[in-house]
Amino acid sequence: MDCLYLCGFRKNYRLMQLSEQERVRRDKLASLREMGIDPYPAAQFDYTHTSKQINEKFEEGKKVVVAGRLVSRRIQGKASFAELQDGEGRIQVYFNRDEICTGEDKTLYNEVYKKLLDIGDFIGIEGELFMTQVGEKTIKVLDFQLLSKSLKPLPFAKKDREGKEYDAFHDAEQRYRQRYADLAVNPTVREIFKKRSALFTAMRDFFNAEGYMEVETPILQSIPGGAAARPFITHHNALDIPLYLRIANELYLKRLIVGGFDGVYEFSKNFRNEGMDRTHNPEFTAMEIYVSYKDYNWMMEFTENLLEHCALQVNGTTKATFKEHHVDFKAPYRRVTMTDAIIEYTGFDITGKSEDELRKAALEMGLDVDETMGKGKLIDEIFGEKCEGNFIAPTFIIDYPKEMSPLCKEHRDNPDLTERFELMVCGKEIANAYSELNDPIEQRARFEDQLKLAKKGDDEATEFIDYDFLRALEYGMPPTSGLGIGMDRLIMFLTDNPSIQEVLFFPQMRPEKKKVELTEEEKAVLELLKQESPQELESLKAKSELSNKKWDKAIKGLRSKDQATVDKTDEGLFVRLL
RNA sequence: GAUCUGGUAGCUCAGUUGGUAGAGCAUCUCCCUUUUAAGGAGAGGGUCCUGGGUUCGAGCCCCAGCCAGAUCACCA
Repeated sequence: MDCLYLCGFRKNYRLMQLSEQERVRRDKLASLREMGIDPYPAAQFDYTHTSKQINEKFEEGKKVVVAGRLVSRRIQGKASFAELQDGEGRIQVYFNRDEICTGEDKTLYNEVYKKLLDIGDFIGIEGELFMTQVGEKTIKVLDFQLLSKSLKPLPFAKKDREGKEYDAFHDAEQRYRQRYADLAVNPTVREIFKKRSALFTAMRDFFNAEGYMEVETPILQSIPGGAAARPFITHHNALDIPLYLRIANELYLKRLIVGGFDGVYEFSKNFRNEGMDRTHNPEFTAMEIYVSYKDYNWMMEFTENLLEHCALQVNGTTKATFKEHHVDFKAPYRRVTMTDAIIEYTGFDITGKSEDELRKAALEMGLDVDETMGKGKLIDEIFGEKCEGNFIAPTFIIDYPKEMSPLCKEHRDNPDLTERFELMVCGKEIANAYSELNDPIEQRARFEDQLKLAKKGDDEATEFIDYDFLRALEYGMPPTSGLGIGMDRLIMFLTDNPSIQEVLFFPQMRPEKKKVELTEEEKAVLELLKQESPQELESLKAKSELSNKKWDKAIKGLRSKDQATVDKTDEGLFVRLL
């Protein structure tokens, strides 16, 4: 940390507007130091038990050492009950003055515990287990130590016997902006992220058991490929070239298949410079896996087995609830061709239809389509509007139109289609897979088609051709099937969260507006004061040339920010620099 | 991007036709030996999101803006 940063920090600290409670805690901090107690000791603290271990294996009279955050207190004279929260839960602790202070000096209880500790402080406790008269597992404190002082009050909720919460910290904006506080006070939020982690572990285990290898590929790419999306652009100074944050990792994983690996997968942080809403964050996590000598039929079976395994590992059951829907991830899943899906929900058969016929049908369905849309896009529009939302139970939609899928192999039985499937759950796509296109000539032609579409104004078409990827294909890629899964979406389904922000630790937010440290008027007055201090109030006001109202506001502002003060003496009012 | 809803104490929220800013919890002081959302009594605590306007007077009405949430559109 450099000096400039520190200086800036100190300045902010002086200007900080502290609430009464924050000032009280800083005063307590000073008192602790005066007593020779280090509020932020460096030494490790060796605890012997976690709250969970004690709650699960309770033995009356057992000696334990625990550490955690003080989350509630009930003080009654010489005795007090409190709760300690650690990474795994909470445990009640009992402070008794005469147990802690066996001699004459009762300072440790009366002063340190009762007056100088606060809810939110981290403490370490040595004690023994006992059961209270009301049957609560409790640690009788024999000695305790402050491990870290908390200077800002955490909004802990209270829960009554029926489990009803009081004063719960649930303002979404505050929770996302201050996720640390959200996590500290809302145990259900911690559970979501434990499940998220369990999902990644479950997937890794599943792939590793098959012998597939986890890999890493570039995030900074000179050609953002593998998907149709607007990228974030940045610049590399030494090379003096633009670089893009990846929108997908697909083309790099296929290069690795060319290189001879049988199966590779990556949890890929992708970045897309598009709108944000309940289901889209600018950065999100996709899992992509590529397996050689397989096709999309094999991949469907693999996918349903994978998801069954993941659901079971994360929730202990294959059944999941999402909003009003109940779904079961138990394999196998229904498979419906896109053609049949459209017949099912519109009665219209797209087979063999021309572009004009499709457009006419779409218009008759009341869809918003225009002349720039090709066959693929028209079909996608019909499916998206009329069918997609109806697939609640996990369902594979298979055989997509060719135009939509420039990286996918043509269907073995129908040249208008591709060997592609998407997995729909609760009316949303959570997985996408192909028999990968490995014909380099065909791939080049498809890229060129995309380029034409892009030039025609189709903003979904890819406007870059990755010639290095084509070169890789020319060396030969074995038949391969690839699968992509939206990890954020999947964990939303597995934890019944309709908002992506709930399953990301730090969802993107518009930056908090920095409060102006000093207004222009305040700065001007401060400058005058720096030339001479103290100054007679009226003359300073005259020099500042401010109106009554503005002067009043400026001087009050400076006083509240501890920059200046007004002294009343026998000779009059004087403004003094602090 | 459009529409709607919201922004008041550390937290959760009230706030009457526009008339001195409220509650519960938390905090502080005093009293209190095993309680469990809540022991008793008292006290302190506010940029009512920001900036304009109307008005004798604005938390409230009007205008503009900021931030968030929801719905829709766009986008995977």
